[in-house]
Amino acid sequence: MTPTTAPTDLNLTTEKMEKVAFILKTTAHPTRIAIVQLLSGQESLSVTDISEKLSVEQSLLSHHLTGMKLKGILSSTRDGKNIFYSLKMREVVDVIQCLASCTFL
Amino acid sequence: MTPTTAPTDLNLTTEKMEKVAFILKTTAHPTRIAIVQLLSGQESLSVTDISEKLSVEQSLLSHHLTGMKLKGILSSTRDGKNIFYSLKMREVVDVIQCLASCTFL
DNA sequence: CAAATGTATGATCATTTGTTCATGTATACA
DNA sequence: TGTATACATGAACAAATGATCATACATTTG
Repeated sequence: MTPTTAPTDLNLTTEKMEKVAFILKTTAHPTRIAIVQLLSGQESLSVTDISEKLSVEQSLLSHHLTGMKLKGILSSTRDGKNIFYSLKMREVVDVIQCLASCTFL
Repeated sequence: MTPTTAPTDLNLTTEKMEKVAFILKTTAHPTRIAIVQLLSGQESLSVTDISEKLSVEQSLLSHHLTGMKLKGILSSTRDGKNIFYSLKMREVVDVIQCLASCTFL
């Protein structure tokens, strides 16, 4: 009576599919992937740090960061004038890693 | 002199980030995730099969399928009047699986 | 408290994506 | 050969997303 589904089989409810889509959408942008990559190697970075390392203009970056935080991917804390962002949902690193390791990409 | 990066560290070129973003974007939609889920359990399915199982109208589904095929996620072969789609880039199953297993979703 | 620095926000516009509808094309079958 | 079935395609439009700019807010420092 054990289900004989292959290990890669998926069995998601509609709600879960929507949530997964939501996270994927939030991640699916080169700049945002770059942000995740940066933060995967550092505990946290200020907006200025990220802006400089990625050469992305402050305002645009802020929009990306705010969105990613809203959607639960990042978190932030203020320290003086700076706001430090860090990776909250580390699973997205694995997701990106997984795709990035595809030989055909 | 060995780099002391953690196992989850990412190190992608700009080009690779764009490709990953491209695939993520192509996957990031509830209907498309449902398609992947369906095809993760079946070798292949006709458009009508998928349309009925997902209750998605033919034309809209076709647009999704065509796009996913164009972007390399699906493949298709004709058999008589039917066209059978199957999963070409199976990695997307792992990607979805990974996120779906997040307890907080 | 004024000026400087770091970051967020809101309006606006361009682009992309999602949906629908009408129609086109391919195959099978009477 | 004509009709039905299965699927694709293209136009048109709505909605979501991305980028830019101007400006607002918070904190530190003089």
